[in-house]
Amino acid sequence: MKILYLEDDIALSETVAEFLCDEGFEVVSVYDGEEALEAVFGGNFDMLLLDVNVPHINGFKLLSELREANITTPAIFTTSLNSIDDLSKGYDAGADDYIKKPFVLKELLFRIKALLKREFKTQNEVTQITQEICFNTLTHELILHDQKVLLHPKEVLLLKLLLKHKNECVSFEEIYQNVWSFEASHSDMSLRTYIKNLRKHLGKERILSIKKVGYKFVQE
Amino acid sequence: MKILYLEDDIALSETVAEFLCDEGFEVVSVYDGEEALEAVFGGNFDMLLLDVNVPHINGFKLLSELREANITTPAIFTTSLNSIDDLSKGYDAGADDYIKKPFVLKELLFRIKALLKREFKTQNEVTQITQEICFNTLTHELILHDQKVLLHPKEVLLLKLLLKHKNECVSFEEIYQNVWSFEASHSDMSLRTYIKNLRKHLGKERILSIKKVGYKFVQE
DNA sequence: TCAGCATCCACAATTATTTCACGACCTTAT
DNA sequence: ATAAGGTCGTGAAATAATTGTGGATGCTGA
Repeated sequence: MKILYLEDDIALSETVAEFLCDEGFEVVSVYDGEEALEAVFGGNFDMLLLDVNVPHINGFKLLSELREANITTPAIFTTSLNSIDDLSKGYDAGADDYIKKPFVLKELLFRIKALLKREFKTQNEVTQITQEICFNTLTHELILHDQKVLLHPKEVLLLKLLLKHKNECVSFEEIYQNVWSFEASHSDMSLRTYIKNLRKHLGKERILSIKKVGYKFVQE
Repeated sequence: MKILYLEDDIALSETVAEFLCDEGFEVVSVYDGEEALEAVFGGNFDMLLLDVNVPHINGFKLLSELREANITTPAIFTTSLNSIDDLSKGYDAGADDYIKKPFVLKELLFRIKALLKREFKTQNEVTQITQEICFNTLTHELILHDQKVLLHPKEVLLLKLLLKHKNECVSFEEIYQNVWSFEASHSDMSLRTYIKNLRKHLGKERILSIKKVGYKFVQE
């Protein structure tokens, strides 16, 4: 799980980042709003951890802009702005949780885990896809009864996205956003090829296409 | 939105319940763990708001049992047990948020809203059309008592339009604009075919034709 | 150069949309 | 009353659009 961490207090940033790394997260630290913005559009994050009072673009404004751009990555504010008014601003900006400084590291961890759990439903390191197929989100391996298949990076992103929305339709739009981030070119040919490859492993009936809308992963 | 509220302090319970009602939630108050358990299995709740120290079954145990029984309704603890150890128990039990007493009513509101927003964002939108028929606007599925029918894209546009104007007549003109956008060709033949197909699924009496004017969806 | 990986192409398969021919029904003018 | 002319409904068939597929091509970094 990849977390973007925006915090301009270097000492705090290092402490927290180290703690989260030890807990098995991949942490990308940035130190001002502009950096954060770039990072989000560049990399593919599972969660945003944001301080508010940082240089260039403050955390509230940053998240507002991201939500405006249809980026729905779960976000938590960590800030010493503890008035009810600030809390209000945070939630208005599109936050999912709001942790008041100073905080205990463990509390941060619990809240991150709770949010990820709900976001990714049952998905942890190894998810059972069907009776015979498991998927290890860490090693990017698909385990089919006895064989192991290593998926390509974009196949992984696509599969994760589809799995996140089990039995729900995921629109082309959303797929392009999540898998191709914000690269200009997202041809439908490539997407079709990836779907083709995933189906080759999972079975045709697992991924349903909804014409003119998107794809849907169907749990048996 | 229907919330189950478990709190044995009657004064607090009333204050909070009234506040949430004013905010548009439907609140069902219970005062001990057993009551809560029964209520959850009886009613259909969108959220659980739980105190921990209550008679019969404490909040942690209650939620653990519910999660064990595969009930995934979002849950928030509100408690004065503020140690990191209690927090840990709460999240272990399967909580999504943990609010320390005393809390400001508005903070409770923000947290409830944030959780519900994320919970319902991913869920499919299903609208009840009649007693027996539902329509999933995301996957384009019509759910008739036990069968599922996948509608074609233009059938979906047409149905959505008709549903938007339940019991009102929608003119041909309006239909062409909405379903055929601004394509040059919009023959009445196609429209008739789509109406025909929709009626096949919904029943003839659901879509009434108004001669020379348009069509009308009739709610029974 | 040679692995990976990502993308692209041409054609096949599948599905969606439109068209057609004909029948039912209503309205109106003689 | 009834024939003519219009509007709408219907099943089947033709046409058009979207999606699937095998394999080829291109790119990038050790």
